[in-house]
Amino acid sequence: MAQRTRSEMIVETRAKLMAAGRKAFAEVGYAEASMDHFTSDVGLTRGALYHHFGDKRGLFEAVVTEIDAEMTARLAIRTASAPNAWEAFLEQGIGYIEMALEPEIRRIVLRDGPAILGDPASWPSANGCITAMKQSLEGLLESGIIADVDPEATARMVNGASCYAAQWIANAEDPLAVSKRATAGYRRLVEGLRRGAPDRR
Amino acid sequence: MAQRTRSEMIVETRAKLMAAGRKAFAEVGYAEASMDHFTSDVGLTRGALYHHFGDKRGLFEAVVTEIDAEMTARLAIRTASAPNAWEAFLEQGIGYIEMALEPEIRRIVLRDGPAILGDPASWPSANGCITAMKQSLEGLLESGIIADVDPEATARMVNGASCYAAQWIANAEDPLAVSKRATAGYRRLVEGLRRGAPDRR
DNA sequence: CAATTGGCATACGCAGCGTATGTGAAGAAG
DNA sequence: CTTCTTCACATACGCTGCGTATGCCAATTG
Repeated sequence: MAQRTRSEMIVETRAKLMAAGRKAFAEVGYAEASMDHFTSDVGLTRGALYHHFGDKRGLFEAVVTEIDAEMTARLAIRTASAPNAWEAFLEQGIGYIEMALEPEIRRIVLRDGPAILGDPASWPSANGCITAMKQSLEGLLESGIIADVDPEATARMVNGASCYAAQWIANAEDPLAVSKRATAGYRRLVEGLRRGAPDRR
Repeated sequence: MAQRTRSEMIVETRAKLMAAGRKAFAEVGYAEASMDHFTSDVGLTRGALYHHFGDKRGLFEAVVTEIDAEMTARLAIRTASAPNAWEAFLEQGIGYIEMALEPEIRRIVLRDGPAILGDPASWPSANGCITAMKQSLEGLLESGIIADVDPEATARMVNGASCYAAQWIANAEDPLAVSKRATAGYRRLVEGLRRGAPDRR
């Protein structure tokens, strides 16, 4: 019943290690996650981990890359159904805020990630979300919906705003209420970028 | 010549420990900073550290609080000389970006801080910069310079934007050039909050 | 001049990481 | 089928670094 070929076994152990690490990193954080513990949870030892990922950080990096790819994919789906480019751009930011509410993403990608791997924008996974947002902005520029905007600078800052908004929501006593304030505030902030934005007299 | 009274000795050792920890945290990061090493650098042992700060995290927290207070004070001075409330608000954000370029601040406050202590806005030091920015926004609201803005939500998001902008600058090949793009982008982003902002057709 | 407090050092145990080495099974070669 | 080789993974060891328990001595107090 079990896999037969060697290569299948290998991808299976890699997957097991990733899953175990991902779970441990999400639940207790990078520093508190003991390699001995979470590898034995899936019937392996640190030997396997060192063989496949080099060290703890290597596994962490792989996990972050995986999650990042999932986030990018989810955002792509979400924005695809937006009525127009501007709404898609809004959805991108709000979607990011909402995803950042998931404990796993907050802990691994937003909290420990930058401390362990450094600046998110220079991760090996290139942080798909920032890239996607930059592309959105470039599209909006070309079609004249926004003007005088530096796409990369704005993408990074808007991304930062989303992360901090998410942190705020996640630590709030009433996450739902705060979430509404955050998304409203986000819309208001970003609306200012748009040409012919609703004038506030 | 040395201090005589006991209480003077105590504040001196506290200061020594803070300075040594601050230096180590800034240079090699929290995780890599060995308590044995940096305490012996100032002629003390971990015994003193545990006595005064409880544990490594306790010292780190004290260091973060200290730096945060310095940052808040620096920003206060900077904004005080602004011609008007709006420019003061702009200065606040740009000043934050610039401070975030200093390696010590980036490493301790922006990078390791959130990972070790959690959400910056809920730190014991209450993150003076966010609070100050929130107050600025409240002032702008009252004087009618901005409208329809949630001060807390906006303060947090703008703060996040500043941090990410700073990260971008710090990791760039040409920090000076990127710094200009970042501050310009920041102005552009925040300008959208202002009532009667320059219309972009 | 005792007595006591407490600031700080010393000593010990333990957990967790990294490396060096071992092992057994899958695939290749004849 | 047999033998050899490879390599995925386990085992074993040493080291570093944290936390705690304990000890010591100078400064304070009466």
